[in-house]
Amino acid sequence: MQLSFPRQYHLRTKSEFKSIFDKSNRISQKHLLILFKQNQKEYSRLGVIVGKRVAKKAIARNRIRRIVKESFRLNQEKLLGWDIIVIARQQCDTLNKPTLRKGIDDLWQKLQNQYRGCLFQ
RNA sequence: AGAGUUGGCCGAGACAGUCGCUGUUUCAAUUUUUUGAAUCAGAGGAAAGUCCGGGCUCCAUAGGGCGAGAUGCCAGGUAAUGCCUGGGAAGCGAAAGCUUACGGAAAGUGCUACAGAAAAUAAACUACCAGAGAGAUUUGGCAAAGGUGAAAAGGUGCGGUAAGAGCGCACCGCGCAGCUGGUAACAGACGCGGCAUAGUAAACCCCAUCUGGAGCAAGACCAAAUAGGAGCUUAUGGUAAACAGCGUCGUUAUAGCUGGGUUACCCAGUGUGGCCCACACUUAAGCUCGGGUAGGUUGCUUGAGGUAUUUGGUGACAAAUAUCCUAGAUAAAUGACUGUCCACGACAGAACCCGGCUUAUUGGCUGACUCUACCU
Repeated sequence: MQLSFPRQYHLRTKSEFKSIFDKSNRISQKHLLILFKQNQKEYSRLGVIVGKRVAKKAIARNRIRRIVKESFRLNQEKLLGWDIIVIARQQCDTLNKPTLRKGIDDLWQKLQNQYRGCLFQ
């Protein structure tokens, strides 16, 4: 399977985000929070939110966003059929790259374990 | 060699491989449009702060005034500037060089703590000198000496005097007039005046010059659903009259029923309003129209552009010729992993585009100049 992450796999419009915010399940960590919802599609879609309160400098926000996207790209075969929003929490920018990466990977694992049943219904 | 001054350039460190993202071009498939393959391109010197100046877009605008803000030695450069270049003045440094919010204090108002007699309309505390008085003291002259302060009504010297004083003279400073040099700011020498306006305008203020407002979420185009708007068509309350049809033909009276919606009358609510009058509006369905939300397209990158050479200019810069095309995302692309090398990687991410300023920063390369020491 190809591990690509083209434009259609992104969550893009305001209404898409809003529908997930309105009714979704959540898993949280100290530094990250994910909201997710089934989407009746053969692929998953991802949106990343890194607010200015989390990291003041644009380059730090970009760094977090890229690490999350890269992790999603490599793990997407485990996560078919979900719309997911990842929200960075405060002091997320203090983490170095490997720990942040590990944190996200753990979240994917949790999501998979918790809702494995739903996928096969 | 050391110490120092001042310009310029480079800067996701470089190379290779694997996976991934955005766009251009070409080819193939596909109804649009999307997909696939190949190819090329893909953050900065500050992209930052948003502090100035322009372009561009929309709105406003006859002309002028008031107000507000900015700028403030002179000349030049520029699309323009509060920027840059050259020059002047003042200050700092041994020098190279650096710094300067550098118009006006005799238009007016205010402020000048503490100290001091006095901080500016009449200057005078201690002194000094003269007169009066036995004396305490008092009247007058004077601004040299004292002390205070950031600053005390020109400075130094000589003359002069009762004591003194620009009172007089010389030099310095200051002011004024013409002259010379300079485009000018300004400088220079000379002459005259006879000392007058203490400082503060990043205090109000005055003078001169400049400034319309908002910004790419500007603006332009396409445009679903829902609600609302405009127009057209159709349907739509009650009573009476007239009309048409049906119907009855018995008591032969024009009774009753139906239809169209022609005419007249009646009925309620809402809005404007304190109330009356008055005026306007009113229900349903369909079609059409324009505005417009979500969403999409555009603006969007060829430009006061870069590079090289020549010419003009002290320089900022300008002109000519040749040549190059170098990000265009939009919940927002430029990343991850592995290996090798070294200087061991700082500050930091385009969002309409340029010119500046300011701030952040690991380092590297390089030009020019000054001083000190030594050698030749």
